[in-house]
Amino acid sequence: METITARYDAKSIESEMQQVWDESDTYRRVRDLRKDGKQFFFVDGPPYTTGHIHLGTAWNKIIKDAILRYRSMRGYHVIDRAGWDMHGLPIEVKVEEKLDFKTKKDIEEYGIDSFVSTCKEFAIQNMAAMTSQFKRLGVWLDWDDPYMTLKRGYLESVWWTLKKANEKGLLEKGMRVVNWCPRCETAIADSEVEYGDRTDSSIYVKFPVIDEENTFIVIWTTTPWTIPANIAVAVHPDFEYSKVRAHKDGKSEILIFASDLIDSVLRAGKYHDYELLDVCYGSDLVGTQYKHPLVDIVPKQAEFEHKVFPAEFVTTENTGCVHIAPGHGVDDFELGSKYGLPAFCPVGPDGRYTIDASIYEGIYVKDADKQVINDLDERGYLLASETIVHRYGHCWRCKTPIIYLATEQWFLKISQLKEQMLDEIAKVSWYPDWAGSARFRDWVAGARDWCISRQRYWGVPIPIWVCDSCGKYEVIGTGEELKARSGGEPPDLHRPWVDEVTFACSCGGECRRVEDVFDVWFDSAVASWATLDYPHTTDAFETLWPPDFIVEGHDQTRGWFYSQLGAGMVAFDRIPYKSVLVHGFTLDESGSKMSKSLGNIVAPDTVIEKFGADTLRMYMLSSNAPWDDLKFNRDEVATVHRSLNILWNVYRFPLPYMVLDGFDPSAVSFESIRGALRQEDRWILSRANSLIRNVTSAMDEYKLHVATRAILEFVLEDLSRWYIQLIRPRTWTEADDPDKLAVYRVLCDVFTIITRMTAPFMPYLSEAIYQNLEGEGAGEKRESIHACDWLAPDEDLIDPELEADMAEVRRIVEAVANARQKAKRKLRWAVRQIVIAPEDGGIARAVESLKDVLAEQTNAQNIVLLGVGNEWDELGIEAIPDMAKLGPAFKKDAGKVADAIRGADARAIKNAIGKTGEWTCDLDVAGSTDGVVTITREMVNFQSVVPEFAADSGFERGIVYVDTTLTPEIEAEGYAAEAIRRIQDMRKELDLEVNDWIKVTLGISDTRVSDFLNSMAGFVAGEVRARMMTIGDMAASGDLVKDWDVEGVEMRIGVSVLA
RNA sequence: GGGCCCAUAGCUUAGCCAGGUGGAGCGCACGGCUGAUAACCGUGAGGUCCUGCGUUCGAAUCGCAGUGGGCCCA
Repeated sequence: METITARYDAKSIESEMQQVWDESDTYRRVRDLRKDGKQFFFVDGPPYTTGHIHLGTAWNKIIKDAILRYRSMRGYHVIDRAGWDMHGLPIEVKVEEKLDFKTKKDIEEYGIDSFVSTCKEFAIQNMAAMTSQFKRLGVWLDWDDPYMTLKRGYLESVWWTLKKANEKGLLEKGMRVVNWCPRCETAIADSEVEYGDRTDSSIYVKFPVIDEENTFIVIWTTTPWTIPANIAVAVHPDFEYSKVRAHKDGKSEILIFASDLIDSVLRAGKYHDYELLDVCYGSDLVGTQYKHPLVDIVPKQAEFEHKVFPAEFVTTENTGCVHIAPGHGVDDFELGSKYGLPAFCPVGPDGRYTIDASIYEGIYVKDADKQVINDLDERGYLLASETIVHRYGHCWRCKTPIIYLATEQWFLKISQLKEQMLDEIAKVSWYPDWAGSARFRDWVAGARDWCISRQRYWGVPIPIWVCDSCGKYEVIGTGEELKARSGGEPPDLHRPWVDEVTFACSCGGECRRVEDVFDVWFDSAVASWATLDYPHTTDAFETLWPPDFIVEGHDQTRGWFYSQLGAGMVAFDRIPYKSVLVHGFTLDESGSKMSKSLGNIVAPDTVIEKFGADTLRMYMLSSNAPWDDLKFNRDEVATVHRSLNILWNVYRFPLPYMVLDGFDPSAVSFESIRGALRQEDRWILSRANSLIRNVTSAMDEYKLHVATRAILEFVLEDLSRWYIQLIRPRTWTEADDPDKLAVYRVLCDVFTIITRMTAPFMPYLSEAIYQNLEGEGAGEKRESIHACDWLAPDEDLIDPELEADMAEVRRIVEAVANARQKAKRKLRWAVRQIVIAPEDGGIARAVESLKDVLAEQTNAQNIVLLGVGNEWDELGIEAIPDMAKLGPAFKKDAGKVADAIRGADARAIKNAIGKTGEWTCDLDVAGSTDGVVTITREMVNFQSVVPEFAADSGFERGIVYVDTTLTPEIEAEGYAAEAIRRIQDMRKELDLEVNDWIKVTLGISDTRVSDFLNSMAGFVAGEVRARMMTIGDMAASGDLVKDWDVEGVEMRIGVSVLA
């Protein structure tokens, strides 16, 4: 046991503890210690290797760490491999930026092998950087052997899963409309689309009806570039549509669109008048043929028939007639499939028109809007053209506006598993419940087939080999299998090496791999078995899978929770996790999300630099429920830091005494001091054991905020503000008495509890305290606090009655402080007595049981406890006339009557009314009878008056009176205390050691005070360690001389050090 | 436009499930302590409990509608 630094220096504690952990490989040894415990299989949701952690990822890992440390202390064998998500477009985009690439062509020219190698290198570098950031947060995961999606074994788990899907008939190749990023030239998942505002054209187009002269169907679109691909128009069969003759500039034409929209459409087209010619249902319009408006410049369109079809998805917005381009829209494509329409798609993967679009060939579609609008206008088919600001999808990585393209992709048909998936969700424990029962459920209910193919380079290659002659395909499950099938094995299963492997088809043709790689979400989807190296080895899988627990943010509803569910169904027909804690998002102080563009990002490192990791952890865990969003607030972090500093001070306070006394915790048993325990000792032990109970039950429900707040509250309220104050005098005694040993023992026991309770949350500080307090000698010392067992509360030490009594006494002490302030009598001056008027018997019990504590903390010479309902007999009484009652009775003389009441003896009035119901006095005024007025009960109210020499203050269950009458004894002690405090102050100013001796001269002209001080001279000298002390009306001298004003009395004090 | 979550003092929040006088901490003001001292403690001021409607003897709490914020989707 050693004394420690004055200030809580998180930085040096944390680096020191980290070093110890590193050197002794503490993490591994702690996990080994628990290896026979019940298994707790946790799967780390793999962060993407971007290179830096942000506050959200920090929070995520801090939550994980706190829970896993707790579980480990509870005796569980925790399996906690860290994971990394290392493939995919985000890294490709970063590398492209670095190499200044613009298109896929640049990559192909650079060489796929070099490009992929660069991506790999980049991902590994980032992983290393992030690992050290997480470690600094104090996060214990298996960092030395993380699962990495780019490793061969992992990659093969992905392959195996796809093979499984194929065996179950869940793999499908199909033409679908997908979200397409024209820059990245790949399909992207729904979950990779980011919505943001964008200004686009908004046009109304007239499609000429065949065989009906001057008649047009009016459609509306925000993507003019899709008009060249128009194949049909959709109307709602049940809506009413109108045929109107509309007039403009002396001309007229016949327009068809939804009846409800006549006003808005005609206004948009600037028509000044119209006649209604006909109304019909949408179903009546079905089959109407029209001419494609640009057929003259897009000759390919002449090959198609253009007709009206019914569709339920049509709404009464814009025109009620929807332009259908099956090659460019999801609904369009589905309608097309239903009615056998061609998915005409004259746009290439680069977002430029192909030859099919004739004159538009080579133009980037988003740039073509204007030209299409012009071409429509020239032909007289443009009804109106405006602009609109609307939400539009963008590629989440490169921010390019996405387009919809009908392409051939690979799908997992999970929409057909929807019902089973919903059943599976219900089997999982969700914290909080709504995350599963409402949110995830809704998301899964809308599940669509999962497009797993991407036309990119850095990812798990899709292990499908297609025969170039018969078209049959084969799914390969492992590298071994590939070797067996082809006779060769590439050095790396990534692209481009794997692409070179071909093998013969049974038909005699040659099988080549499809060029696609997996959607990166599929990588992490298999994490729960890939991390167990399944299917290569099966032992771990059989004993551990499925995982007991995962924790991620609520954005993962559509992400990892979902992708794992899908993959789990495909591979094992079940959801691959048993319980889930869902956490919130980190927002800035004003509640906006943190983003680079807003410049409100908070880097965890900067917070750690200033306050330390334990403070950041404690802040993030205590400020919110995990599932609520966390508004990051720097001031609050500082507040938590201060709380930790108080913990530090509380821990530091007794150390010098213990060290000085050579106190050895292991040599003083609890039993040996049991008899010496005071009430306050029993109380703090009760509180500490109650704390264990509360923290444990909070942790078992993942209420980390409740657990951490309870700890902070205990440290601040119970320990620092109360217990330490109560025991201070006991630690100063120099004798080796049991009273002091009891305090030492109790403090050690309390700290045994505190270190265990705080270990999951403040791993560094708890370790530092543990190593010092329970270092050498302590019987069952473990190498680390994190190797210690969690504690069960000692129920025998919990005394709810005592806890309640102490709470009551604290309230009384506070009330006394309040009353003292009213009376301007500071705590240093004793009071003759405090009088407690309780409202119930409970107070009496508390006061009786804790009288010493109460007397000491209030600095009262005597405590008087009144009976319930009794008044203090020193209270005066005041009669207050009720003018509302006196007025009607005495009219204009009511004022005189009131004065008479005020002037009379209030107690006499009260007694009289108490006896006879009235009080009379001689006063000849209106309303009097023979010069006597009669005052009845309702005319006067009575109020207690606190005597001059006292002050009162109410508390919840009573009133306390403080009698501040000065006695010579009190004054003498008071002045002595004043003098002592000032001399101590000067000692400090002189920078004296605690055991230095001094000489004091105290010059004072006030003979009364001087006499008081002289009567206490011995006491004062003892307190300030003075060998010589003179007090009187003389000049003070010494190494330091200062003038003081003590309660209006001037003193000049001189202090000199004695050699 | 839809689903889920959130809204209480200047700030961060407890209370809400099981309706009955709204509690803390920070900050602020004033004061105290002075062998935890560049620490610590007390007192005080500060609240349309987001808005409106409803249920009820009674609503921060329950219901409905709206507003604002967050996540996810369309």
